Amino acid sequence: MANPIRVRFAPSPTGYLHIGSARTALFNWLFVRKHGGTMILRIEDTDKQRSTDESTRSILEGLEWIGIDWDEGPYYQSAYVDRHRSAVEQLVAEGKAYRDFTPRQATDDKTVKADIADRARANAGEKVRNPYRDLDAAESDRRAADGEPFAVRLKVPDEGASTFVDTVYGDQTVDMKSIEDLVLLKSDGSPLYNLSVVVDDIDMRITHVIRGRDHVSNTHKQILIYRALDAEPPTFAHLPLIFAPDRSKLSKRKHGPVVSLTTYRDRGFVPEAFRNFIALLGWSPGTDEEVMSLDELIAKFSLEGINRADAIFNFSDADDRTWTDAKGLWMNAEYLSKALPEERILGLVEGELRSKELWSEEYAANGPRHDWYRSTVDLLRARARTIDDFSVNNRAFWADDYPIDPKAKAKNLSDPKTLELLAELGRRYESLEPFALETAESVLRAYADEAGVKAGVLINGSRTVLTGSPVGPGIFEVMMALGKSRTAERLQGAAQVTAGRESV
RNA sequence: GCCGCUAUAGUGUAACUGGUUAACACGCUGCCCUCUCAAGGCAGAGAGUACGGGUUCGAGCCCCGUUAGCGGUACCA
Repeated sequence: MANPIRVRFAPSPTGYLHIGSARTALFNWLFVRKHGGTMILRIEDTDKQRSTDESTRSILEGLEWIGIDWDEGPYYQSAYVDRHRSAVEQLVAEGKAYRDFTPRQATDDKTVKADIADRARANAGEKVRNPYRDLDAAESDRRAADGEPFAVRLKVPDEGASTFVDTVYGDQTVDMKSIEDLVLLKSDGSPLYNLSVVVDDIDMRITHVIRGRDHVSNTHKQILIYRALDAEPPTFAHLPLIFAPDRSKLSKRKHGPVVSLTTYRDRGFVPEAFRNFIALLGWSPGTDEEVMSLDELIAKFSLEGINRADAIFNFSDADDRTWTDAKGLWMNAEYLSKALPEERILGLVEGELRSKELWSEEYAANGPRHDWYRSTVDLLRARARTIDDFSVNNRAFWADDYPIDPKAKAKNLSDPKTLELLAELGRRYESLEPFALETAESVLRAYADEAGVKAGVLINGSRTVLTGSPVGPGIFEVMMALGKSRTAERLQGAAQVTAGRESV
């Protein structure tokens, strides 16, 4: 028999997949992959106003990018509204829910919070009893049959308390008095979130609900619905939230693309690294380990290791170097430079080069320059922070039309004499045999002596001419990667190479 | 307003059933290497655990209160 554990990730398609949802999905996934069981994807698209196919696509893409798959679905919640409605009818028939004929009041999205507080203050904290709660069943049926519009509410007990054990937060108790008779079905006949979720979770035989802690108060209501439906509630585990540096909720409107997963894909993040990074937002294996492979994450993951305090996703839009959380950037660099197996990074760089039209089939696994490609990637990966570093900062390794950093030029090539020296160095390299790490270095140093300049002048000048950049790997390694002819040519043409090619 | 949750360096997290000087990582600063660096190596600063009480030989861990932040309180999801 199959493992009975069944979890679901249930995003609503009202925007792209953001960091918080991605982490929720990841935790569900790690949990089910660790214990065995079934991962279900359910798109909660009942809000027709805000749901879009584009959002659904973007969410699926995001999940795929970060390596989360699912065993069932995607199911679309809107397909089950009939089920939701019939569950409500059943509850009404059983007297567990009732029709509320109070005329619908228009709600304004912008002022709901204030309205709620005002109404609560007016009621002085007392639960107001709905006048239709005890309406005679026959009369209720008659008025409904007459076509009078109504909403359906659940009969919440007047006395007692609602209690459940949250795997992360422990015992959760709330007085029934603080839960009002929640609406199950709107007067236009559409079911409400709490009802739909419960019916679907029952039908899909969900055993563990892992979601953000903004749902804890919903959980009390949902458990009441489970009970009313004679179903056993699943195990609940709520997750701390992820905030922006100002402790506000991460949102597209306020924080822009930094919260979207696709941004990370498009800006050169390695999915393994990003996944590793967000796994650590609110969870820890209890040890010092941070860089963990997928298998390690699965092996070490546990709901008990989840921290209860909300986490801050620490980015700053003021500085481009910290456009996203510095630790995420570090994690990515860690994967690019060390953690990724060679085959994987070769593939990632290939994708990057292809997208910039810098790829050559000669670099392919069976191509003549595959060894060169491999050693070049190996040389460059130590300094890479994002995948596009390979094509942007290191364009000179793949093409001849690389830009020259103006600051590097000003610093290393301001003296016209240097350009002449570099040209001569290029000529000497042209006839150098063999062109190797040691010989290239000794030729350069000897020539520096001869010319009466410090070796650093030729070294830094060479780096600027050869790569256009003020920084990079050891210069002789760069020369070996470029090869004799390209090195010699670029140096000989130092003046032309660096003329009018300043980048910003 | 009411209900609930949380509180350990700037950030992410540790600290076994209360037990040395509160640890690790990112970030920051400095030094070293050296041909440069956003690479590598080393070192350092930075919290006395939100605040106030209490229990205890001993409290970041337990209890009470306060404060702050957050979540919820909808015919939103």
